[in-house]
Amino acid sequence: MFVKPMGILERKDREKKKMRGLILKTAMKLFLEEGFENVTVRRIAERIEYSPAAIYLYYKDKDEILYAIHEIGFEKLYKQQQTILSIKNPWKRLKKHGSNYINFALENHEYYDLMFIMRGPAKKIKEKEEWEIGLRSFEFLKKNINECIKAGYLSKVNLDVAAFAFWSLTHGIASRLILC
Amino acid sequence: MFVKPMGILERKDREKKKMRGLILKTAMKLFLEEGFENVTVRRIAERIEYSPAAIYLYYKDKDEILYAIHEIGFEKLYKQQQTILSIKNPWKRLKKHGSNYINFALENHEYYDLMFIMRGPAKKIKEKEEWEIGLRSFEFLKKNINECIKAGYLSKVNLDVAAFAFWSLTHGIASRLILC
DNA sequence: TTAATTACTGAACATTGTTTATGTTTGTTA
DNA sequence: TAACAAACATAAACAATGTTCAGTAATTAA
Repeated sequence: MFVKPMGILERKDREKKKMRGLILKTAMKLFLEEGFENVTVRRIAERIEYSPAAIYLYYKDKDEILYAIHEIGFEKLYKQQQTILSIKNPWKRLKKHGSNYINFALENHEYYDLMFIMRGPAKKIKEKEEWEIGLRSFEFLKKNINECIKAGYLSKVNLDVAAFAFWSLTHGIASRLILC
Repeated sequence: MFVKPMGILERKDREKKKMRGLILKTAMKLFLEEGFENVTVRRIAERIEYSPAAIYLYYKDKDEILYAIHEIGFEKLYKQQQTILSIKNPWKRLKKHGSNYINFALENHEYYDLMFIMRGPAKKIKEKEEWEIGLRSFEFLKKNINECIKAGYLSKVNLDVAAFAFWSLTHGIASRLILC
């Protein structure tokens, strides 16, 4: 019996990932430029110089590409939020947290739509039960708010309620800024 | 030369309006049940027992039906908001204003999506420059907030900023409640 | 009754997402 | 090497979509 040479399997794996990455990158670019609904699988395929059918060998359907982008969006948001850790004053940090969030929404507003506003992906997320990535950002916010409470900047408020209201406010501002 | 008998023209006009109403009502019902994107022109036509092409004699395209619903949604919201006028205390009234808004969003959340969350119609609105109906509700909010300020419930805040923040907060809460 | 206007439709068009039957390249085994 | 298997990729087709248009039926006018 033969042992399969690892090099080949690894290369295949690499190539598969590369292909998925290529599709994703191309789809992202198109989605950001023209919005999810206005991009066809055919156009993505054309860009990467493959047949439309090839896409379906790497992603189950069009929605799954969107879902992958969704994950990337949350990753971006989380990374951007981490930058405020250098601010020592909890209150200043929380304010920066909010303005950062709004800036993120404005600068990546197509991402933002995909993440929070459009209903389409929301369905997908519930099915998949993979909201952890989104929740991570919310936990980070709660941590920041908690430190504001401990430092006496917010008096006698329930942590969850405060976090919910804070996110709602920033999200509301962002949505209104995007839509108007 | 003959003068056209008015009765016939009036009847025709009535019938035209009736037909538009029938299409709208049917489309609304379907949109509310299944979402704009999942309803086809063919299904609307089928429901009213006309050919798909007939729809296009009364509405330019599918989006225009959505736009008409959009207007109705704002009308509903505005009417519902008016009910708080009976509350004399400005602060209580403002709080009711907010909870009403959230209730409206939850109870008519498909409407609400069409009005604020989905991007599709937003494009349409900008083209048409008919945001007046939406703005009317915002003006009403500003009036309420202004009276809170005058009555000393809100100290030293800019009216527009306060109104903006208030709507953002309620909108944010509503959006999050709908999406989660 | 005939002509003109209006209301409507059937059939078709161009696109969409997706699947399937088929070929083609690459890897494995003898 | 030759023969077989697996992976990869595609062309072609499918079903469904929004929309249009030539033509038909119904209504109104002369």
